[in-house]
Amino acid sequence: MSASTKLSSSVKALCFLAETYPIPKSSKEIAEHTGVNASKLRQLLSMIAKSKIVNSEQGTKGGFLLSKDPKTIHLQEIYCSIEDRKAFHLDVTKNNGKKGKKNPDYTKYFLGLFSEIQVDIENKMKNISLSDIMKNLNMKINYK
Amino acid sequence: MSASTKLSSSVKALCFLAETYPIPKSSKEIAEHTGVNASKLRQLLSMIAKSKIVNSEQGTKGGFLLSKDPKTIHLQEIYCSIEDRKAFHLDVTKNNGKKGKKNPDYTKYFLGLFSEIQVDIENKMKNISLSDIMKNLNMKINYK
DNA sequence: AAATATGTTACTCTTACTGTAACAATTAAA
DNA sequence: TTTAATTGTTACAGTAAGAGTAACATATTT
Repeated sequence: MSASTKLSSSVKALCFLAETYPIPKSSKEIAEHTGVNASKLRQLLSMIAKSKIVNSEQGTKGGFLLSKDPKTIHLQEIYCSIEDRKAFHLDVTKNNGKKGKKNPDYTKYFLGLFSEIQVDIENKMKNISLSDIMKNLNMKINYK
Repeated sequence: MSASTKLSSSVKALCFLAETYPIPKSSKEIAEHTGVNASKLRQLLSMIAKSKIVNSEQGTKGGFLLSKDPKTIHLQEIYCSIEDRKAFHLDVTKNNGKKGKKNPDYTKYFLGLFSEIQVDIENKMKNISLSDIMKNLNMKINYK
C-alpha cells in the first residue's frame, strides 16, 4: 500500500463524526479531537464527500456530517475515496528488457498475477465496517 | 506495498536462472536478458542469497545459481528477502490527537486490524510459486 | 457586511526508492 | 603470481510520493 496515514486519519475523522452525529463538525473541531491537521482533514473529507459517505457544507453552521450508517461504511470505500492507487500496487511502466530480446512479457503477466492479491485485499477491506472499528474501540455510535 | 519494481526485478532474475540452470549466470548476463541494472541485480540477489534461494560465488566462473526447486520458491519468500516492510504497511508512529484528550487509542487498534489483512496477503503470496509464474509465461524450467 | 466554513492549490520537508557508480574482496585461470 | 572476472557493499544523485502546512477563493449564515 502502504495503508497510509491518510486512511487512519480518515477513519479517525469518521469515527468522530459517528460519535457526534447529528451535529455537523468543522475541520477545526475534528482536528482538535483527532490530532490531524485541519487542512489535511478538509482535503480528505472533501474526497470522502464525493463518495457520499459524508456531506459537507460551507459557511457558518457548515461542516461535515456523516451521511451513511457506520454499519454500511466499509474500509474499502474509504480507501478508494482517498487513494488512486490500488492497495497492492505494481508499477508496470518500467522497461522490460532490451528491445528485440525474446524475453517473456513479464509486465503484462504481473498485472494479472497481482490482481488476484488485489481482489483479496479489497474483499478483506469490504468486510471491515466503520461500526466494527468503533465497537472494537468501545466508542458509542450515535448515527440515527 | 507497493509491490515494487524490486519484486518484479527479482522474479525476472530468478526466472532467468531457472531457465538457464545449471549454468551460473553473472549479474551482467542477467542484466542483458532482463533489462534490470546489473548493480541493482547484485543488491537484490545478494539479499535473496541470504535466504538460500540462490547461491552466489565470486570470481571468474562465479555468478548466481538457483539453489531451490522453482516449485518450492514462493513469492512471499522472495518478497521477505528484499523488503523489510510488511506488504500492508501502516505507519503508526504518528501522533494520535492531543495529549490528555480522552480519544481512543487508534494507533494500537489499527495494528491489530491491519494485521489480519497482512496475514491474507502473505498467504496469497505463499501460494504463488516461481514455477507457477513460469508456467503462465510459457517458460521452460530447467531446474534438475 | 462580517464571520465562519469548505474546496483547492501550492509549497516545503521528509522519506523511500531507483538507477548508477565505485571499489574492496574473492576466486579462477593464465 | 599476476590478471581478469565476479560478487558484496556503500555511496550518491535524481525522482516520486506523502505529510504537514498555509493561503485564498468560494459559499453560507447571521
